[in-house]
Amino acid sequence: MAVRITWQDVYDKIHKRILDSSYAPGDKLPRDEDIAQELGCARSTVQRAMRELSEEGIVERRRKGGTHVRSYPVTRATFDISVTRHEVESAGKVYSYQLINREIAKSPRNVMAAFGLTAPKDMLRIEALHLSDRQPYIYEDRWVCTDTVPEIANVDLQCESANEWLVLNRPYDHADLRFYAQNADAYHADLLDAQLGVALFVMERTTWIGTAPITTVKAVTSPGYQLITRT
Amino acid sequence: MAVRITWQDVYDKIHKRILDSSYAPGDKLPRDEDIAQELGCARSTVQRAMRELSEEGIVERRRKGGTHVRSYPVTRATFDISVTRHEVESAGKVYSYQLINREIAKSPRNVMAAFGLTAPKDMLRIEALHLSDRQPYIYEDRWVCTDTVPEIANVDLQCESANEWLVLNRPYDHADLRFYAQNADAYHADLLDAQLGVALFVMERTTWIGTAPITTVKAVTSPGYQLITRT
DNA sequence: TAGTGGTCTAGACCACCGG
DNA sequence: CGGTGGTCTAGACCACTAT
Repeated sequence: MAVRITWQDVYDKIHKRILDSSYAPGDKLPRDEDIAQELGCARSTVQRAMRELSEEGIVERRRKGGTHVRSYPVTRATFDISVTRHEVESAGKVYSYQLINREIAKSPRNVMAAFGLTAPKDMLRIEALHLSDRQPYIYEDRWVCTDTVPEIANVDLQCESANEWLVLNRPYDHADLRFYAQNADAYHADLLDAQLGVALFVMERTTWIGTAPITTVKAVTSPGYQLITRT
Repeated sequence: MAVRITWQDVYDKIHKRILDSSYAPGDKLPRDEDIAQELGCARSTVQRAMRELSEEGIVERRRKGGTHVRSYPVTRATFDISVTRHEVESAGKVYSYQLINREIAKSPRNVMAAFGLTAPKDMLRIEALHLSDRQPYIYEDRWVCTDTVPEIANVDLQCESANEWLVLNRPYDHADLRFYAQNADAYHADLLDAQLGVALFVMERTTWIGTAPITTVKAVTSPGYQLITRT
């Protein structure tokens, strides 16, 4: 009996043809049905392989239009942002945490913008420092929407970081992410034990549940921080 | 006759139960078979939904172990890096390009590191500036492995950027990506029309075909550049 | 070793959209 | 409107791994 073809076999064969330019950018691939027949498998197996290629941004598929190699390939990369404690610990370091400030305050303009608000609002602001092997690692400036998350008022943020509490207790729908570079001002330089003006890598994240905003956080990393990923 | 259940229906139902904490972090979900029966669909439909949840990092699945809500949720984000010309044009700006330098040179240490080389090697180095509406946008410092891509020697890089030529003519297998912040030195400040010392967002990318290195590029963005994505 | 998820099949119908 | 991809089903077998 014939060998059993897996969807990964199909994936590899088609991918190889793209890599060696048998199918070049913009080219149209045969219909799933024909590929299935050629390779001797069911159409759904081809479907499975093609979905993978499609999700990776290698081909584009359209009903009736067929499958095409992307005219302008993209590098599609995925990365995970986890709880900072985990990030530190999985690097084999000792994690610690300091609460710097906790207050109720009117949301400033940048926070209003992140949440799409038109007027300032009382929110819970939390500033904290994450440390790796006792060295400053990430300073986080967080605003929590107390309308959406009233329970956070009762959490002891001295021992449990807002980062972790929220992740465990407040699942979110979707998030907006933003990465950029920023010069250390006096405040950040002091907290992160960095030189004034040094370039710092910043990650901003705003999370929502449905249309209700949960929290927005600006994570300022210490000098030398890199975000690394592989496709 | 009963309503036809789609995998997205299943996805939504399960996701909702996770969002409202019916299933909390660490909890075990019923077997696919049971969910299929409960919702009145085939097991493969549940499979399809569960794979999605799994790929998004919301649940973890293991044979025999079953399906669990992740104990420590992660934010899994995806972003595309496309040809710089496209990035500029899809922002509604006018793209232009300047070749700054083109030379054969021994790979410096950082390039050796990116490629995993132990000894320096002659490679093609290309420096170029991408502009958006005539303003400096990204400076790219690229090293091309001429062993893997000999044809690039014959390409006129005055009119076609190496970025674009490589993407169209040299498909790659996988890529390493690296993001960080860096202070503008005199050279970058001059090219990008930026102030000395200002924080710049940098993207490094190294691509491979199998085990053969293709190119490594350091893209230094102009001040204010942000990488934005949404989950 | 038994239980669970992963995959393949063959066939059917549907949804979208290009010619 | 017809061709193509997207999905569902029911059943079977396989692969991994927790117990």
